[in-house]
Amino acid sequence: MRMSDLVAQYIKDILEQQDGEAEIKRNELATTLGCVPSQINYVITSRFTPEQGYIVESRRGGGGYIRITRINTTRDGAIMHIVNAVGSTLDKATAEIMLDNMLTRSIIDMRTAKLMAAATGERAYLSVPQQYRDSIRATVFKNMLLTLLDT
Amino acid sequence: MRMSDLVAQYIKDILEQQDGEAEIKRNELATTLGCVPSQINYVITSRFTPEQGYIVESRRGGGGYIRITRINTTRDGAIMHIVNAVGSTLDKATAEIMLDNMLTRSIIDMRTAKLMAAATGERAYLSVPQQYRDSIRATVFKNMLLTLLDT
DNA sequence: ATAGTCAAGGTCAGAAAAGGACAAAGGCAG
DNA sequence: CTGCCTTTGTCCTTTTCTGACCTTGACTAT
Repeated sequence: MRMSDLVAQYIKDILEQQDGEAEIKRNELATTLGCVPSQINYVITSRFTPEQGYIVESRRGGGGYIRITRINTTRDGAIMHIVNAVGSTLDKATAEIMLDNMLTRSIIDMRTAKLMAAATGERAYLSVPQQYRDSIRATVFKNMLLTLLDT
Repeated sequence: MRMSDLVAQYIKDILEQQDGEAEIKRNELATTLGCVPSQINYVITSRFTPEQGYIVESRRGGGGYIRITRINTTRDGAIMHIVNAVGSTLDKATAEIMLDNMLTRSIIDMRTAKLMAAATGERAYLSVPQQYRDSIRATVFKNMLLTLLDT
């Protein structure tokens, strides 16, 4: 495996464990993983850029550090917003509008939209009494959206 | 036998052994088979095109590779088979087994599996009486699978 | 306060490691 | 002969890795 992948994985593991924030010491990490210090910089500039959803802060001098923070992408934020906007019931028309909206905003792709439409469409609920349909739809819709976080 | 056929055969053997996925190193393979590296490109562009049912990804630089994946042409058939196998009711355990199976067979990817699991998980149906749950699950499951055809 | 020292991290250029593109030349069936 | 595959070589681009040299910050002795 590439050294750069090793370093990246190491940092991602920390991010995972520590809720999106990793603070490392460049020299220490380089020694631990057996690479030169500047390799750490290389990995950070090539794999933890703002475009890729990370903020990097650092400090030199005694007691210096590098802190990498994963930012909540606008996408995840948008998804959570929608999840929160859906109440305990959701009718098919509203669900469709939301899907359409998410598609337009590129929050989801066409395949996902179709899958979600299939799972929340009226055809899926013919076997249950009307009174339950909109509440099933709401929970299914929200559960699906939640799986889209961090993807 | 032609060199190009040799290379193609070599790749096909790997695809056979490794469940439709072959990852090679261009220079290494060229050395092994005794041809120039660009011959590998020729074979890939002439015999492993999307039209012929393959996806090719590659990466340059240190630790680079070429990965060839065989598109599962029987995927649609497999999906229909599963749709037909699902009756009018479907319990959560069976759904999970099916998803797992499809994942292993690369009929669906992880994201789709998660979406489908979210749409058919017990948590989604807490608001409806037990008696309806397995039949909703069955229709939702089948409807979702059907959207995956031709994608 | 001031200057010196040591502990970090930052920059950047260059070598090395892969794979890609493409044109020229070679072969062979019709 | 002509046209289509094959084969090969040359030059290019991308990605990784390393090392030499630079900058910053904290602390300390004067």
